[in-house]
Amino acid sequence: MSFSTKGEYGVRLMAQLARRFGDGPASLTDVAEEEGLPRAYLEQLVISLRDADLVQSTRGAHGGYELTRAPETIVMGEVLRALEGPIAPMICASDDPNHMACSRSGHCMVNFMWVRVRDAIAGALDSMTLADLVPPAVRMHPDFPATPVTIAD
Amino acid sequence: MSFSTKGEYGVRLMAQLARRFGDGPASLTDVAEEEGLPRAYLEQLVISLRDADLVQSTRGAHGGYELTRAPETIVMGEVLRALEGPIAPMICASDDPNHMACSRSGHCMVNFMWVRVRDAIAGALDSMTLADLVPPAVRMHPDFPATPVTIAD
DNA sequence: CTCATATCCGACGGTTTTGGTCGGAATTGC
DNA sequence: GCAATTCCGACCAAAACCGTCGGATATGAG
Repeated sequence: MSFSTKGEYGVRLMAQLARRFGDGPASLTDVAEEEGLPRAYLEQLVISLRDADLVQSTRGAHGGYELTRAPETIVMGEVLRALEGPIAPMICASDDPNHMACSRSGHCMVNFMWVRVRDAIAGALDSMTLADLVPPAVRMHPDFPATPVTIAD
Repeated sequence: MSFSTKGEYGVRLMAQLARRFGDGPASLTDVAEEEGLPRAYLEQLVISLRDADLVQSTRGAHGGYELTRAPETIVMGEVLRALEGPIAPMICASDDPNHMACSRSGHCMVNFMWVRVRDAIAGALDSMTLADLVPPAVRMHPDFPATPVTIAD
């Protein structure tokens, strides 16, 4: 009944990047310091986020990471899935609709329950975006809310 | 983003007890065999369930465990909480409304997200009872549905 | 060119949790 | 007394988790 700290740290990292959105790449050193998290560990986490195309990296001096899309367009479900894999409270309750894994006689309705729980979690997560985690007051770039949600591919 | 097998096994154990409700105590040996689970391990789990007053035990020969209340009155939230502790997707999101644990400057809205997720899980869990997991066809005792939800005392 | 700053990447290690076993004591019906 | 059970604590192996370390690579600035 819990997410790993991988999830927590990753979300905090993303929240920082959302806050700095529009200011160019932010180094992990900065983020780690401000958030009070171990930099070396964030390095690991951010790889998953990059592989999921949620952030993009710029190498070399003055490099760092930045969001690939506006915070308003990034739902938290994406973030958590990138960090922790598919949302399945139980192995038995993966995203496959014809699960059939539970071969117990036929009185095994427990699977049904896990699916309901999974949908509840996914629903909650997908109803929030990164922007919801960043109060407008602490945004770095004032122009940022002006950016309409036109994701020019 | 997952429950432990403690949760899964415990729920299946409870489902079995629900199925046999009204037949007197059921031994763990029986349940374990029918469900294909290690008996010695179930012994551990059932202790939590007993401490939470969800099942009661009868020691000695022909003893075993049985539900203390009718399956319809036992919500799954209770079961999971008994097995896995409080439902908190993150340490930060415990049941205390004035959490204040997150002392990060003030731009830390992430906590808010975990609370939403927790509520979603709890909501889903508390909207189902043990009886929902047991199709009427496989009930052991036909009288069982006749028992109205009058929890005497 | 050199240097400082970054990402990138694989390996490693320690602690904790998980999933489960074992042996035996206590209890009770027959 | 005997067999069936709960009860309980100790123990254990494997995996996951959290995090470190060292170094390779890339790049902008002076």
